[in-house]
Amino acid sequence: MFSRACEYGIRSLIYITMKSIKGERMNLTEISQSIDSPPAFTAKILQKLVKGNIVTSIKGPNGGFEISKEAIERVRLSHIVEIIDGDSVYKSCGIGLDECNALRPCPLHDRFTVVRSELKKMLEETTLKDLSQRLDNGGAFLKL
Amino acid sequence: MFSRACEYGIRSLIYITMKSIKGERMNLTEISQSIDSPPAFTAKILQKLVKGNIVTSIKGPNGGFEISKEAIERVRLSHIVEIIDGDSVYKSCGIGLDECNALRPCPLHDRFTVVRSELKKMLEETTLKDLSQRLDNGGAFLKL
DNA sequence: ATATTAAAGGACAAATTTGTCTGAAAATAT
DNA sequence: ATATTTTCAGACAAATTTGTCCTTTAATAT
Repeated sequence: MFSRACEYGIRSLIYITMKSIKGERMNLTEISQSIDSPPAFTAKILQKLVKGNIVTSIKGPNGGFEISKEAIERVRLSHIVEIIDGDSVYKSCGIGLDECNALRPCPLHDRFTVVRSELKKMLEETTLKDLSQRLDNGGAFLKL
Repeated sequence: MFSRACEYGIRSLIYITMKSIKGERMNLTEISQSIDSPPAFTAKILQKLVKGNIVTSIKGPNGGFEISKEAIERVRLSHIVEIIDGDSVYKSCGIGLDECNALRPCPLHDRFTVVRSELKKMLEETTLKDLSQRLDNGGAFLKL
């Protein structure tokens, strides 16, 4: 569904959010250990998220990544997915036709559009706050 | 969403179905020209679909691929996707966690499951007959 | 029987995605 | 000022997916 990079990105952000709520920062080592991902690859993804104004990074001792209270409520999964995977999730045809659209639909178009708009809606409605709250109140987990 | 191989597979099958309804066969050259795909790669995909009992292949002059009336009504997109892409679409966690399940869900689990079961339902309900009918009655298109 | 047609199968090649390494830049602490 | 810590940036490497090529197998037509 999403690329591996995107999965790492979302998981990283959930942890950074948890820490930021407590007023703490998280560095690359902590992040990649928490989400069990390759550090250097994760660094690349975080760089994209910094450029995309999702997280801020601080260099030097006690540096790391943090996310503002404002961003925790503002940022939706749709933003993260778009930064990392682009907009293909939203616009591409289910069977890979470039010219497929509502006026000239492929045979799967109508049914596929229904499902995809459900996905789109879910991604646009889900904030980092939503996800971190689930972890916080014990309703969800990220590690075994 | 689906792999390129899977997209080619579905598109191939729609054409083969259209032909088979008319009692005609379609060979690899015709198929790959129709769906604008690399012939040799498409051949690999068709071999999988033959092994998966979706289409039958006939060698020699006037050979090619055909699909039985029975299969046209029986085969669903879910079968095709499973043969080519495996079952990852159905069972994998939205953010890539192996251990994620209803008892120990990731923070996205509940929302993701809703969307994915919509997708699953759509794939299980859509037959090759459904798709070919849309082409036949002019309600849909596969080529420009 | 032989030549021809078309799928099957396997080895190889290109492209993309995933992942690594090394050094530079920036911030802090001493 | 210097050493240390941490992110940033770019080149490189491995793995996966996509795509190609060539030989074999099977069926048909002559």
